[in-house]
Amino acid sequence: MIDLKLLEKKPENGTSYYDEYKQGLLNRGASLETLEKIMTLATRRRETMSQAEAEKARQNKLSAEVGQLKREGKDASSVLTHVEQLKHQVKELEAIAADVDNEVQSLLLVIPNKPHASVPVGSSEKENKVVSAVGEPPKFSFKAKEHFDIGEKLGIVDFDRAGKTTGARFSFLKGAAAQMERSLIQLMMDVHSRDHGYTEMIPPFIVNSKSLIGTGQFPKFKEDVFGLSGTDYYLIPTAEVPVTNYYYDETLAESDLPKSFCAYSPCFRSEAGSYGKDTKGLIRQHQFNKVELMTFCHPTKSSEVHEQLTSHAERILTMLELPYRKMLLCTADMGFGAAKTYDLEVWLPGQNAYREISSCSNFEDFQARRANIRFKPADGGKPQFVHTLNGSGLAVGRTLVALLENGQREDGSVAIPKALQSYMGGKTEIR
RNA sequence: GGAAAGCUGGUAGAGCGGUUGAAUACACCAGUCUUGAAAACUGGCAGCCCUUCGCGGGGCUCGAGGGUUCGAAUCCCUCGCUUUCCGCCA
Repeated sequence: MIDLKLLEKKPENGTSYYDEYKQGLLNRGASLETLEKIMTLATRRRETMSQAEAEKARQNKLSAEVGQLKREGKDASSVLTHVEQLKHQVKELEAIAADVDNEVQSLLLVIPNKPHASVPVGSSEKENKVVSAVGEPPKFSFKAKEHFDIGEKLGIVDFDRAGKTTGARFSFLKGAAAQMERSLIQLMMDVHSRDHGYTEMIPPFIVNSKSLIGTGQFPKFKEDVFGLSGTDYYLIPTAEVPVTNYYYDETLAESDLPKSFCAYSPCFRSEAGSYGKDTKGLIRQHQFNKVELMTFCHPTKSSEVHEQLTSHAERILTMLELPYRKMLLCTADMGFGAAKTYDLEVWLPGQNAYREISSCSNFEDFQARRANIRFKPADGGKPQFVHTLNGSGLAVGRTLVALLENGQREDGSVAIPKALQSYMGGKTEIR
């Protein structure tokens, strides 16, 4: 959420937060309509609030007088009739003020975060910047297959039967694929908790709507998540939701920061609006596993933490000997709540392309303001919003895809990278 | 699923429908004292919002939302959560 106070702040030396934010919206390719509506309503909000509060103050004063008179055993009836009239007037004014305020608040929930100054301005994903490329795409003496061909031939992934039990975009992993998926989760959780200092977490896989508002999925992207009918429960689209909302409505001590968690969870996405995209294989499923990295930190530290967190995700790719590149997303390609995002894209020989396997974002105070997560400065100042960051470390299903495609051999078998072998009972290949 | 009890500031814990945004204790911060620390003493200590250049003034918040009342932490309703008991279950 954007700070309404900042938006309304008068320009200083010719520039204002409002102007910067407006430019940010334009850079994202977003419309200014909602912002303009907010600004108009904000003025009305202040007017109606002041008026209602002034009348309420009069009422409170008179009510106190009634109490005083009654205690003294005096007659309060004249004050009483007066305040009785006021009561209805106050009620009306308060209702109007509340309406306007609610409208402003709900509009504030649907405008995106302001891009960080270091984010390249662009109009499509084509303008994302390659920050670095690590590892060499493997050369094959045969035509590289896609993971679903490899997996089905080995009998370790089954989409058809998942179609029977459930529907499209679901799958069974069997045998070595199931074992590899499980081993990957284990490896990622081990590395992040042991080497990178994250506290392991297994969150609830179901959350309420409040949490989804907190992290920014709601109200705007409601159709992207699965809800449980007749309840206020939703399947999590990412562990980011429960983990970020872990500190919902809390004020931490400055000395508590940073707080870092690595969380394993399955993720559920309706994939509304992605008809026809990646319809085959494991790339885009309604359910997938992910290990998520999440940090709550001091506002002055978030840029630094963002770099670290991204490097932690990269570490898994290098351990697994997977070629990848690190992209800095341009303004047009960033998610709703992000101020800055790095995507890690893994090389998929079967697709002859780099595909996203991790997305690491700095949300600054956007989510913290929504979820009201603050810290009390050590110097005794007012509580401030923390900064939140998260990134996939990594998307497990897509990691399996990458391992199958990069490790494939002409005879249909698949090599297992060294780092994973001990997790798979010493297996060096799948055949 | 059924029954009962509860939900108050960082924590514990008071609170007759009328100066109670809230006693008290602990924690915390600052100061005095001390070579230093502890102890003792003194003072401070909720957040959000409106208004003001500032001092300040005002509104809201005692799980959430409604209601009764001139006035609600206190009475009523709905919901949520916690705890205990019963049932069921991994």
